[in-house]
Amino acid sequence: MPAPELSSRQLRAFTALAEQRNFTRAAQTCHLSQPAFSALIRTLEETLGARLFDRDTRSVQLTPEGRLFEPSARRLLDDMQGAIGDLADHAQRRKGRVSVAALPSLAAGRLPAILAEFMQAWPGITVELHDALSDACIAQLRSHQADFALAATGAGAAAASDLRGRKLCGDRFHLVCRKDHPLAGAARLTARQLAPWPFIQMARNSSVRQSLDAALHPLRLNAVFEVEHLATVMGLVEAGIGISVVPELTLFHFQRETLVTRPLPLPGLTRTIYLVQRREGSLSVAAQTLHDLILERLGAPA
Amino acid sequence: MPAPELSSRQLRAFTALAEQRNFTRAAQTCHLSQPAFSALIRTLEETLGARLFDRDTRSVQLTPEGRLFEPSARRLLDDMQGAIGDLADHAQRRKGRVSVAALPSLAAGRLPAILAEFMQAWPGITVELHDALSDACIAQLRSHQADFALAATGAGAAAASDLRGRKLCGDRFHLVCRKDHPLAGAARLTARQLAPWPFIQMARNSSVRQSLDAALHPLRLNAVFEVEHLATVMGLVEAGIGISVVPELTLFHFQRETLVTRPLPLPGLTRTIYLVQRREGSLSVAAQTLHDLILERLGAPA
DNA sequence: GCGCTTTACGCTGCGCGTAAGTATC
DNA sequence: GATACTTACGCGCAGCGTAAAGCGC
Repeated sequence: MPAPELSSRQLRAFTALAEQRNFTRAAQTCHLSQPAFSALIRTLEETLGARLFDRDTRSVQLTPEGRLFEPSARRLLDDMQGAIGDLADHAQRRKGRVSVAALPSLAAGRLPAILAEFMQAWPGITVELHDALSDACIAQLRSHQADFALAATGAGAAAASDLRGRKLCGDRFHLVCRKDHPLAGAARLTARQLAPWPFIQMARNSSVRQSLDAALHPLRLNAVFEVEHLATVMGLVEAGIGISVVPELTLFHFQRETLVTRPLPLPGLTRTIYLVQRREGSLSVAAQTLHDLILERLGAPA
Repeated sequence: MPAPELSSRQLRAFTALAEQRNFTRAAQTCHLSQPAFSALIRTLEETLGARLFDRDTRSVQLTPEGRLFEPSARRLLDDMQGAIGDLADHAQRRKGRVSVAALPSLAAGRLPAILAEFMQAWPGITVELHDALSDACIAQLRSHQADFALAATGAGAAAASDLRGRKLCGDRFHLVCRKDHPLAGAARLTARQLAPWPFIQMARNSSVRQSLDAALHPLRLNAVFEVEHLATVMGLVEAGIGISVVPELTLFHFQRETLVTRPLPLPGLTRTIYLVQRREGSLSVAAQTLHDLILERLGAPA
């Protein structure tokens, strides 16, 4: 035999009749006319090659083979219901999991409020957040540890053939220095003005540093420190050790009485934030929903 | 939603496409035209309320939701196949179980050859044999420990409303005595002739005894022993302690040099063997097959 | 332009409901 | 004769195949 066909309707009809032991009532349960229901049972019996019910006009009951089949039928129906239900839960966002990789600045700055909103809207969906530098974000995306990533163009990955990035927003750089620093009150700020001052750099693999290097090249800064974290930058600046230049999205680190932040309106001195995903393979419903929410909340209309 | 429909065809189409990742090939696998196959997948996706495949013209692959559904679909198909296969095995007698309750005389005498034949023909079917007196046979039948029973009419159960018995064969009684006993050579045998001699009785609850009592009533025998087993009767008779009268089917106990067995052509002195089953509920395929074989091998055309 | 999926469309037949038939109590 | 399953029958629509049309490379 090539392949026995079996449908959930037949299974439901079978269990209904096994319970009711009466064609007329079981037919009503299945919303069928009694003859149609009868035919359904007959077809099932023919398909399975076994008589499942003994029916003399007065009584209907399972044959030994029918009794054998009954638990299987019920389990099949339950499993079907389970599989369908589970899928529906995911499709309707009652269940799910999203994993986002994001730059530390976004992960600490603007993402939390968005994630909170998302989690409140879809409480059944588990959200995972990986805060990592751009390269690590992209790596996690490639290795399927993240569904999508919020990273800077510096990674150079947006153009890679296996990934697909869309611009989320630009992120202009600001000078940060102490309130008592001469640049805090300077009339106009230019790149040349910054160069002499002791400068706190970020590590070379940070997108902040990469954007900065690219924009200021070939200008050389007077780097006195090279650190990993923006919080450290803040501490060093606050201590009067130097100045720094950081993107707008990181300014929350520097909102202090003792410090001043000033936009640097230099052409090209902008970091671009990308929303990156794998080119092959769509996002899960849950991931797509968070993706769209982030796009809506962070996306620049430009 | 009232009840999501799902058929094995849809599940097979789904797994085929998940494997092949190509509509055209998957359609061939399912013996469908490609557009028909396409529609089948679309219907499935609509039924489940979730997109299962990403298809741009160049490539087809599972969505995250599709990947979620895939193991469920495979398991459902396997379970279906298993349930159908198991049922078919029973219907085609590759598997099964029959339980027969039979009188000791039949269980030891004529049944074994029939059971051997049955077991050889259907090696996958397990046979259970309960040798018990008529009453116990009927009790096992009622309690579903036996599928059917070979018992004597003496149980009075053949007429019971919950049982259905059909006559299998009559079983005429024979005198058994030592070769040197006067009756061994008597010209004609009558009931009265037997009465004086020391007589070995079977227990009152045996069908042999019940048939005998009923046929000879009101004649009183000279009972000297009342034992449970025919083998004991044989021993006692062989020892010269007495004579006895037993049904033909038990004569294999008495086929000995020292003994003589003689038909007793007395009217009414016949035990009837019935093939009894429950009135409600049919026999399993396996049980019906053995039932029919027994009927064929033991049944009297009369 | 080629390969693959989707849409269009006519057709067959499965499966439905209504109504008549049959068997059992 | 009442009840409940089966058979008969006409009909609509789901689902098929063929053919034509998008759509990415």
